[in-house]
Amino acid sequence: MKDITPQQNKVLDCIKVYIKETGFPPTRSDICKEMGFKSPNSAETHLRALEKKGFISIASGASRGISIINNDIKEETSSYDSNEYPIVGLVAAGSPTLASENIEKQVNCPSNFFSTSFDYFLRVKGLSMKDAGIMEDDLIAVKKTHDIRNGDIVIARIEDEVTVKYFRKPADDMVVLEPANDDFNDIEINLRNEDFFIEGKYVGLIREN
Amino acid sequence: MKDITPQQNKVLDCIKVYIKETGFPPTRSDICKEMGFKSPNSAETHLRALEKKGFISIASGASRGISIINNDIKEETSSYDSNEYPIVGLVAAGSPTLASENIEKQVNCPSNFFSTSFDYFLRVKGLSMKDAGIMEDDLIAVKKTHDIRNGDIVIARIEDEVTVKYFRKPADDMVVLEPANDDFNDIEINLRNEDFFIEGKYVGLIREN
DNA sequence: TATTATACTGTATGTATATTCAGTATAATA
DNA sequence: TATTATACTGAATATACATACAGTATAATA
Repeated sequence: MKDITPQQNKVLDCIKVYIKETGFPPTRSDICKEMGFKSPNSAETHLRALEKKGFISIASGASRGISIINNDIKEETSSYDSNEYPIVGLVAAGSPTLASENIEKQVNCPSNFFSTSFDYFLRVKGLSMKDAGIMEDDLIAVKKTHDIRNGDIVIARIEDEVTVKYFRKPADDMVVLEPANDDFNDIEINLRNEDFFIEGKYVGLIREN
Repeated sequence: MKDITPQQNKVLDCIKVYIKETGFPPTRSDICKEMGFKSPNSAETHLRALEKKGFISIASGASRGISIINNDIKEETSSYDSNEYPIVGLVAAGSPTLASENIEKQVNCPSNFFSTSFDYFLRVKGLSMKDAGIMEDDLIAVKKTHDIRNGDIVIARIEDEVTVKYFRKPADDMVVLEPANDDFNDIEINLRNEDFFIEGKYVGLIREN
């Protein structure tokens, strides 16, 4: 994409405005009216320059055959961003990786849906966080982070097991994972002996009924 | 907006596709090629019908002067629909109406986010549905409907009080609303005496942490 | 029953439009 | 210094296109 001149930019803008206002591209003559040119060839040469530089394409022989080539990454549609997020199954053994074999499906969700940004959804298995309102098959929004405080709900991996629990760190070499269900016991992890890894932090929840 | 016929709808679609693919609207002849017509007048009459019914506008004298009139609330941008949904506060007294004074804010959410469509979000007060995983300040997606079955979670209004509960109808003139929390009691409603109204049905839940 | 809407074919035509050719002039490259 | 890109006017022309007119046929209304 070569550099556009100020005048060519004006012409390009005037084409965009014309399309926005009428729903279809202008003729050479229309451009002349908008730009104040007196010859259709003025528009023609500008169009050919814009085509050469890759800003528009011109369909040969067709009237109004101008189309704007969009090189913006995302469209300016409304004023909000949306994204595809993967739903990862909480496989009993192994990390909830984003490898395709673990991805249940992709869901579309505004990226500012929760006040905290997040990276993926995790499908919950079991009822160990029941009293925190996290039920079987719920989707929890997970933010990949290691910035965890006592009382946060974390997605943690102990050896090969992935689990969702309250996080508490009573000592430097110890972590306690607490369920929100009296039927389950606390899990105490000795960081010296055990393979412990924090996958991320719980920032939101979605349930479908 | 009058009813569109299937054939007119095909023509409208073919115009939309043409614009999407080329960046500019089709001529009558282009439509004929796409639709298999042998006379440009076939396209012309369809266009005039679509114009009359308000689906397109036609600029007189201009070539390719067709523009699609967008009467959708939401834009078709990528292949998914999104929408603004209001969050309604569960005001202790009174119906969760969509009157602006009750609307906490609007959130953007894909309209196919939950498998069932819905109309608004309701901010939950209290813990009466705790064992169903519905916690204080959760947002529940509510579909306005009266198609309720035993066991559904409903948003109901009794006199001036709005509540979220399991629905059961043991007799024609009686409804029982059951909480999901042992600390609360069932609510029995005699439909003969009491003012009872079903605002809608719980179809999904969102929680932010 | 007459009328209107839908759904076409087929022909014709004025004009809207792209596009080429011939110039003029200035500024930027090579 | 010659060449190329930019930035225009002005005229000419083949054709792309909208649009009207003349029909045919079927289904839905009034």
